Amino acid sequence: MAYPFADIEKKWQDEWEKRQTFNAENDFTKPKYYVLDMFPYPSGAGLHVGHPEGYTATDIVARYKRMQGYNVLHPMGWDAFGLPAERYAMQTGIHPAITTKKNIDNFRRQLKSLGFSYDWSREINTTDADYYKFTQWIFLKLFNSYYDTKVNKALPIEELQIPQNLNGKEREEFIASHRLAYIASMPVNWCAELGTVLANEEVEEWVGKGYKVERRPMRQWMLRITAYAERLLDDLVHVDWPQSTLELQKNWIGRSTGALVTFAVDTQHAVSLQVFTTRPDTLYGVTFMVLAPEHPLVDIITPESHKKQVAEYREKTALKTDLERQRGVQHPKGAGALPVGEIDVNKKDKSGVMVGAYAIHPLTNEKIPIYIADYVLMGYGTGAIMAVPAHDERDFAFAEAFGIEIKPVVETHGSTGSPTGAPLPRIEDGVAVNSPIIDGLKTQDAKAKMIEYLEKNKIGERRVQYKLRDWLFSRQRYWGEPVPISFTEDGFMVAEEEADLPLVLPESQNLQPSGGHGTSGSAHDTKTLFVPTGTGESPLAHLTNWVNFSKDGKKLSRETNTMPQWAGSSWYYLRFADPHNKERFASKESEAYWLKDGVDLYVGGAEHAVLHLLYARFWHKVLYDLGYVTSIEPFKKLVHQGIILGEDGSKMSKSRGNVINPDMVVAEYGADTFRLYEMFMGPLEQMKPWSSKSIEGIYRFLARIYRLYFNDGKINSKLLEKPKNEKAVLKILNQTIKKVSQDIESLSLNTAISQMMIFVNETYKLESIGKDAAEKFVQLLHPFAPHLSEEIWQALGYSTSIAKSAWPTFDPSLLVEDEFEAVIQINGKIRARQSLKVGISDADFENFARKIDSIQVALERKTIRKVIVVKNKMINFVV
RNA sequence: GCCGAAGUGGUGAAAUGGUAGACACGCCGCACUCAAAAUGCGGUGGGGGCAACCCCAUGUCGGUUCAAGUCCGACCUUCGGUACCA
Repeated sequence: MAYPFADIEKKWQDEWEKRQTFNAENDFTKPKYYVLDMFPYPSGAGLHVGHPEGYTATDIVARYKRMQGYNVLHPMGWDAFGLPAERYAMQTGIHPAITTKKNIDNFRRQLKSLGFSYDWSREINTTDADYYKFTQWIFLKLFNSYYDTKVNKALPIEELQIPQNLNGKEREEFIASHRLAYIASMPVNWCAELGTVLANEEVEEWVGKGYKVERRPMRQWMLRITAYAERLLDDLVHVDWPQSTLELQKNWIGRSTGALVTFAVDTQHAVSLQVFTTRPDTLYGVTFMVLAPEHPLVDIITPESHKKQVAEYREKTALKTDLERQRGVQHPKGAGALPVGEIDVNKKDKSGVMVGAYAIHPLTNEKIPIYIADYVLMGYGTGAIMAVPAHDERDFAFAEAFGIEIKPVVETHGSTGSPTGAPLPRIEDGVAVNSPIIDGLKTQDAKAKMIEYLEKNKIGERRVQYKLRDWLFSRQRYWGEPVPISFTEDGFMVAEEEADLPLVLPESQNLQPSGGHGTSGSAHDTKTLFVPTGTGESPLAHLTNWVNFSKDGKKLSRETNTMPQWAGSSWYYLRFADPHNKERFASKESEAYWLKDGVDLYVGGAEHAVLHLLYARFWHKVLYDLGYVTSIEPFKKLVHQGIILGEDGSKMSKSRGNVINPDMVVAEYGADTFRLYEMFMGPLEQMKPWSSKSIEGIYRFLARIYRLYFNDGKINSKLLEKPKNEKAVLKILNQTIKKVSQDIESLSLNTAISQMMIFVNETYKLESIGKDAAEKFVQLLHPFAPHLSEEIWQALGYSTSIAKSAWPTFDPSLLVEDEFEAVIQINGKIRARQSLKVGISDADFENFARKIDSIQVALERKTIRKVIVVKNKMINFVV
């Protein structure tokens, strides 16, 4: 008989909702456990099977911890700002708020149908004004703070030391240039069709979908995340995260140590050139200098004779996209572009031109030619390099192409101690040669000595450089948080008063960006509301009544860019601590309680390994510096669930037709089966394919449990009778309690389920296990299959929820066996097995083993050199 | 190229350095049934033997150890990330 999952699940979902079973308590004296899912973007497609994977794992942990007596915070919310809803609005004319609400309702329904024990009273939505009031508040905190490098933390902007001699405008500019939120003209990824700027990491996604993205300098809000580079890197030692994610963050931050070296430039202008190098020990090997084409010094140092070719080269570079630039489409000898996918740094074609000026080598006073080349990026270091072709493959390739001298200054030595004469470029460490100051020193020592020399002679200094760039924080969109800043007519910035927040996103039916400068009604827009103007502003710019206003007799106009989707998700975990607080993002007490040591367990996709997690850590640290949060890191333990593939082993996609819809699975097998199956598929972190056969097996397992406990809809009294073999029951029960508890702690949920299967198989054989064991097993099952376990619990006579019962504990003394199967090995090969009493002495074990016929025979005429006994396990004769 | 993770039956997968393949899917058999489904019970890595048993087997090749899927070295493959970052 099939078990009536549909009735059971509906019944208990209604019950939980009615009783508000899973609301976190406001008792701050209990030990807390905060287990969080990465909240979803509520897309129109609804939940896919990947969502419930992580959500089930956290739900199991949440229910387990509650039963262990923890006050558990397990909330859910919606990351609901974002481009898809806005694009849908542009196509259909339906306001994003309406689409978003509809999608959220659908997501909520789906999540509830899976029986997750969220505290729905704490549900949040990033698009609610009550929520984004505090997103804006945090933005103002960033705007009104600066990073003080002396105390190494953010401080209120009022504490910034401002030079006395600055007048009003200069003073404002000085302050503005120190704020953690600032405006800069940045070359950005501009997509005309979308009418917006994209983050670097978003470019590929949209290019892949057929959109054109170009580089364009535009006025943008930036957040000074680079000020936190060092702490974002160093504090990774405090978190319990997957190794791969730690590495990704480290690489993204990209710390490297080296030196800043100053080269004088040999022109009539008194200018000098600063370069960053990680190899100061190769300073004597410098044979040319390279500036990024955009480097501001180029204008000053280029003599009239070279102006034309420099201008031409700069123009060519500006037209190249980043991708083209990285792939080296041009070659001085006229070779064409390399096909994508065959890029090799060594062979990457190098282009560039001489600027006609020379630098002076700070140690040898030699004249060194200066080039501009697009392989040097303005955005990293100083935008200029000292080129050492003998020991850098890029400089080597450039020198070869341009016929520049190559001067080896590092020698590598083989095991014999003689020079290996390794081919150039020689990247690896070695010993300095042809370098008077440091000759004979190993690379590491040579670097140190050189830096020391540079500092003493004021021609350079030690320097730590990061790859991390500041966070481009503005988007030319409607459906995002308005930036709470206005501008006076003479260009001063005026921040919204905190008391006046939220700055509400105005109603608008006109969502067409004012910036789309491409053709109207492009391939992607079926419904164009008006012809764009091409200014690159957000749709908010059209709402002149909202943009222009007066305050204290001053005419002001609002910022029309909105915040990126990352904004709302960078602090939502804090809001869950106190989601209805109107005065503060969360009360001091609730923050200190729920966020003590951060979120205890955070589960979500590895695709957020860098950006979301880095941005959230950054905001958290700013709030920490300003005294608003008590922990230095937001997420203590992090786990990524693996991707669930389609049945054919490839990624689920509509086009492949291999998408599994959770609603269908729940309808066919029920939520408990769905939950259990997703956990049984394999290790949580691992990528794994869906199998419609295997889910049948899980369904059978639950049906088997149902039949074990129920007989014609009534409790199976035979099961609850006193067992014939009480010892066997206690043993398997205690084993199961131990294994399931340990496995939940380590998130090995697949093996926890295996153990429960073993228990059920055993119980079928035993027929009766007694009421106590029957109850305890259902409790173990509860985090995994909450509906069925509630149903059984009620049938066992309880009127309170099993979720509120106390997690069973095991008695280690009942796990001790009296006998074990002894393994007898000769030279590590198994020759016999025998059942023996636990606790047998090593000597008795050996004597016993020697008497076994096959062993006796095998040991005849052999010298026993050694006998190894592993207590209560095995013996090994070495002959 | 660089960084990271992983390679175990027909399949998903288990294994504190100590009996490789738990648990499940699939398959085979038995019981129930007129029959089937469902259910219950049993078998199932490969090769050999009537049998007790024996040999082989955790990507490849070496090493450490009484003992290696597990530790070390080199290599191969797959997946994820990243890529002119000086």
